[in-house]
Amino acid sequence: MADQNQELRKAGLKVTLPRVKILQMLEASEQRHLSAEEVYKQLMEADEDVGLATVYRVLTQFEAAGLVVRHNFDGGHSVFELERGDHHDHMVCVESGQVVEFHNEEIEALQEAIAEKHGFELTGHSLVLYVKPKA
Amino acid sequence: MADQNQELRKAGLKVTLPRVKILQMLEASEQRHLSAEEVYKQLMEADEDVGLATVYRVLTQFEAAGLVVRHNFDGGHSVFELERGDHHDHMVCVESGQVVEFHNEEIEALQEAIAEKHGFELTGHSLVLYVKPKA
DNA sequence: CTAATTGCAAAAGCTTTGCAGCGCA
DNA sequence: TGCGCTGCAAAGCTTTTGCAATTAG
Repeated sequence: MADQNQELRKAGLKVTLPRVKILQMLEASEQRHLSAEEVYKQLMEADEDVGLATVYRVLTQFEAAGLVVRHNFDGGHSVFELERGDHHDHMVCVESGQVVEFHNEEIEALQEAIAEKHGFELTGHSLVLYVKPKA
Repeated sequence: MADQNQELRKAGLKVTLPRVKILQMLEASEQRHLSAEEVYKQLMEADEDVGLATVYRVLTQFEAAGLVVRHNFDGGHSVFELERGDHHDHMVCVESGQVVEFHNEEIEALQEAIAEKHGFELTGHSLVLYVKPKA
């Protein structure tokens, strides 16, 4: 818990109840990928009185601070994931919504090479595989 | 032009003015990637009287019919691109917004392999490289 | 004490939908 | 002629913002 306060302070954010609660939620949640709405609902269930607007604001701040990564999977809403320092991409099952993480160095390297070849510098990427259970 | 009517009919869509106009727009546009709003604006400029709702409906139908591909780049809105049968991914310049297409067989193959390895079948993917001009 | 932060409600942006009228086949 | 299609306006969703009250340092 002190760690969290550290992280918040390091990010230049005041240690407030909503921020701590949200950070705890992200760390404790079974699902590593949560939408703002899901974070909000879980806070409500835990009887934490935090407004949805605050959830959005805090998640956006966390993103800017690098504590959290935002993904835009198909479906019109963002999902947030705690930054654990291990870069990875995602596989989303189109039937169950299940999210699987993976990392592949070859792909990473190829991306760099492709950007390079076109005269660009890679600043980021988004790779999502849409999959379904093997027949 | 007859080709377009063919395509529409083949997709089970009546050949109507708005649909033909939108299809022409997509074929004629310099930008291969257009948002619904952009399609709408260009239609207005061409003095074509088509409602924005219709643009959305038609693009969605085109997508279902496989005439068009929808992309969700960062930024909360979709962009549409005419399906030309050549699968490719995208590189978006974070400074200029410029979109560059590319295709890489190795990456495609790796994606298949990864999905496979996790017990899934690949149904689609989204790969976007965010880049900036090389320093 | 002072500036940052929060909650609420309202607003914004993109997209979809209901419905009456119009147009293609 | 008949059903599909369109336009308009209204509604829906996620996300953002204004503002007064609250809280951290």
